[in-house]
Amino acid sequence: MAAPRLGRVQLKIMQVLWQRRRASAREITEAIARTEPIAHSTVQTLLRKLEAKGAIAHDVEERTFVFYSLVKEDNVRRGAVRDLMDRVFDSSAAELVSYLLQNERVPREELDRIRKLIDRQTGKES
Amino acid sequence: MAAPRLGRVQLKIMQVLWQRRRASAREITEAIARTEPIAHSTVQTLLRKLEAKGAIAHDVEERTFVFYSLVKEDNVRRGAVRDLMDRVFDSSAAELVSYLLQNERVPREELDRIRKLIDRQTGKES
DNA sequence: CAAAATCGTTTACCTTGGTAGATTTACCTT
DNA sequence: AAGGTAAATCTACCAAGGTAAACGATTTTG
Repeated sequence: MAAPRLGRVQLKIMQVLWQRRRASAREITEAIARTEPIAHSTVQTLLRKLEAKGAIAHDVEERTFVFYSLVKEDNVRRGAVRDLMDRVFDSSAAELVSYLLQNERVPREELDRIRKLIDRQTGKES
Repeated sequence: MAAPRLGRVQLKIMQVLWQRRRASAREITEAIARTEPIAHSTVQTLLRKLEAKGAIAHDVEERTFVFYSLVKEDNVRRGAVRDLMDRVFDSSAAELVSYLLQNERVPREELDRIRKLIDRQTGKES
């Protein structure tokens, strides 16, 4: 499944689905409600829209719908990142990385991990 | 000026303004039209909307409007990046950087530059 | 059994971004 | 003065995301 564009709350729903693999509308509402107020019917509406565009599907169990994702988290991430790069970083991943390192706080240990990643990619083993 | 949320074409307009500092609606239309078809009145509508939310302003010169940006490119970038991080990377800049290095092609020379950035930040001078 | 809770569906509204034609206004040219 | 031109404004849509109440069916519960 190619990555559809998802809104803020739609993404929250997907995250619940990615974490638990399967969940009823009620469970999703409760999960989201832990961090922000939301009406159950809003979640249901969004679930319908997500299903309409093929991002999720559902089975029926004990006459309630159990939803699951049809798209992989990584694909959605890729789409979102590409979108950002195209929009504001001239399609350059390097520029975005530079920006992040210079403007967003990245803990030191993470920096070490990142350096190892670079070393591996540039062939400087160990 | 805090960073307002901007759409795809609105961003294009802002980019023209950031590059040239000042531009008439006509100039903006022409700049954008070089890469994608767009009606002049669409640009004008968007300019009005951008002005309404305080992203730009205009002077009148020879009875045509000359627009200029009120927000800094960096602030808009920050907003967009934060947005992405919050939405799909659990608010972690480190995760986003890792993702980029592992999934998006970054040229080798850029990697070298990035490593220097990290070295500087972790105190390993030179 | 009647009332309450639960589910999914229907309907409706608002906002933002994008698209663009139609209209008005004012100037410049012939 | 008439006509063309260009600029700005007005008006109108559409789509997507979000918000949520109202409704109908059904099941659980007091």
